[in-house]
Amino acid sequence: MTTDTEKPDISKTEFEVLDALWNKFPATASEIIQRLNQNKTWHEKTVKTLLSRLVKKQVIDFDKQQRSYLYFPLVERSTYNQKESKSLVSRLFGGKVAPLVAGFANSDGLSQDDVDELKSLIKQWEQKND
Amino acid sequence: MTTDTEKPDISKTEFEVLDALWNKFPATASEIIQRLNQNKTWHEKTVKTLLSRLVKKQVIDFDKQQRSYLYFPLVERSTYNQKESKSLVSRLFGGKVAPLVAGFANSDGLSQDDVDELKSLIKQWEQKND
DNA sequence: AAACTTTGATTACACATGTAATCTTAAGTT
DNA sequence: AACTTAAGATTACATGTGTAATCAAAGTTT
Repeated sequence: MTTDTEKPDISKTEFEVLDALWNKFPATASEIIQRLNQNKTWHEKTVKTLLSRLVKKQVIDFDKQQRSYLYFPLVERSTYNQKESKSLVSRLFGGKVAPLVAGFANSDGLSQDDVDELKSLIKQWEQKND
Repeated sequence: MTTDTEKPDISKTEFEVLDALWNKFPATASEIIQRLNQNKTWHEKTVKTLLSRLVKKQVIDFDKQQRSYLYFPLVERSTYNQKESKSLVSRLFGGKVAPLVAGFANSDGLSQDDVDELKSLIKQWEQKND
């Protein structure tokens, strides 16, 4: 039995396709291609390749709809975001999120809205953990 | 004249080498290899290759010291961290840092220290931008 | 039914990346 | 001076990634 503890990375371009799918699913390849081509110009074949690779990596899957496929994600956006954030914060900031926010606070990055949201988050956190 | 607007990415393994160098520089290849091998086991040749690639990408450089080289970074850790953070927050959270912090707030991630630091950051920010 | 079209599957191909081994040359040893 | 090391340079090679083109089959059109 192959324990298969390997989790292949999602590449940059693959991510863009996945992102388009997350926006609304299930979706056919053509739909996804249309969404993507509002921003960038990828050849139809390129997107199809990326979809196949995502399927092979078990990041997305599809149901057979007549001729074409209906794709849907197997990974939730929030889960993915969570893991990526954690990973970056751990690699770059020793696991502490505050230094990342500090970076935004200097060099521009923080808006009044951000600050309001952060304050509200903190309030909630303190309610819970206290 | 080639305007050379290309900035090659720093790969995962290259980053680990750069990280070791940032910890104390200038440093010889042997020193860097020693630092890295406290955590992982990379062949000496592998690390040398990664150092060469970082030099070629103009991420680090060296001064010739007798036989061996003294390497030093050309990019500051804080600058790198800044860019990577911005990039991730923009790709995953539409450029807003609060949702990232929210992710930490749910699913474990936030410590009392983090919260204290965040509050202090916010206080400072409000002092400035008000 | 024959031809055309559209969909996914398969193949392609250059450059990047992970992981070294081999080559060359200067420096230290005997 | 000849021999052995050790440092960086060059080469290697499988797998991943970006970016498609070609192939095969099912559906649509005339």
